[in-house]
Amino acid sequence: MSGPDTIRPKRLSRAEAKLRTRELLLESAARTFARKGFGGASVEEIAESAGFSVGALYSNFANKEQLFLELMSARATSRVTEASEILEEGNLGETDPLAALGRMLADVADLDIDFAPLQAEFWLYAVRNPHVLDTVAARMRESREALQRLIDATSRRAGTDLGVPSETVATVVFALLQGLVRQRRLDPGSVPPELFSQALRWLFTGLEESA
Amino acid sequence: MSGPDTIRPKRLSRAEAKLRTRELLLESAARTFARKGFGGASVEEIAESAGFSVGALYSNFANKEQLFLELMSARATSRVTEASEILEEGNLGETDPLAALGRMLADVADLDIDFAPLQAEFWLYAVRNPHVLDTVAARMRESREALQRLIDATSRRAGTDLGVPSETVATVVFALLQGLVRQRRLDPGSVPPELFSQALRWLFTGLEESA
DNA sequence: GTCTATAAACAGATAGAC
DNA sequence: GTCTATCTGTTTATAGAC
Repeated sequence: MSGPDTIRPKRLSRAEAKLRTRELLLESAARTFARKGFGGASVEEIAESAGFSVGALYSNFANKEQLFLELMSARATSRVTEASEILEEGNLGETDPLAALGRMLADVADLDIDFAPLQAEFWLYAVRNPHVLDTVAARMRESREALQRLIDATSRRAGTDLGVPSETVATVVFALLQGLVRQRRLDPGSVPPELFSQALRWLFTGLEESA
Repeated sequence: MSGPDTIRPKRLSRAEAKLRTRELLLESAARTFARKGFGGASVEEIAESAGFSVGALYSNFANKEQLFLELMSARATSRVTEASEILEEGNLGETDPLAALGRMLADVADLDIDFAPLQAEFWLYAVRNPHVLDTVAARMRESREALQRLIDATSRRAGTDLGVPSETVATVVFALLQGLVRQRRLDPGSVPPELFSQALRWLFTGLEESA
């Protein structure tokens, strides 16, 4: 009768091992789908890049599509939400939140090279497959809401009234930043890191003006 | 010795017929790549959707990739350039160019359902294949320049100084509009048609303010 | 739970008929 | 110049060994 791992807590239980396998496969899937696309990535490639065989993959996921969908649900927009939360908590009053947000986005564009392609792949899958469109749209809304909270907090602190629902503002800011990240990937010279915060500043100046 | 088609001008010469075949194949490729992606679209599907067989396709294009690249070169950004030119010529002083541009973009998002997915597919291909990145970036620059000319003309007419190079402004406007078009595809309710021109107005108000 | 081996379907690309 | 038939490699997915 082997009890719980009291002697060697490092050894993983079967359930933990399987969860870890899933985790590794999802990470590998993110990399591979980002670099090759849904159609271009093979399940064998994904499995081997994670250090497993196809069998292990199919023991954890029903098929290629379900693996993709699960990955999408897990991190469709997690990075943005994450970022917004960091800004929300970390910069309560100290530095310029717009500048911080801009810097961070430029970093995402440059350092997390799989992020934008993966987002694009998710978006494409959503617009091509009506039955998952609502799910992706909902995830996107979560990110937008995170951004919206940040905008609310910032304008409240500054004592300014934007004159329009912050939901609308968040939508525009979200679109702007996403567009700039993509353009920077294509032609870094045309989108210097400062442009992110600069563009935001123009937008908010205009908003306050028209309030 | 058969001379030129003097009797029945409707009959196409072999060269014309081949050109027409290429044209039809490219159109079909645009539809199919937009709906299924590069990896998901099969050459057979593309050929048959155009009313031809695979043989005809391979007689006109070296392979699937070259077909895709040729399509990309042909219309990577033609729609935007087109649109800018229409606005540039058509609205010399009459209506609000910002409102017209916004309306048009909303229409593109709603009516030309293959446009945005195809753009996304091109972008993905470019960031995944370094050897075509410069080509796509160059095409994108052409569109940006068209937009820039429109902005220049508009601000000149209005007698305002933007305070920043119009190249920079065009980059930001371009990113903003692209982001809104994509977001509208995902969740039309969050991006009403008026938002396109409204967002542009905020941006330009802020720009003029900071000049 | 994961691996190896394999089945079954499909893709891209070519050759020869017309 | 286009079509039909086919070759070849690769893909997804499964079955059975460990």
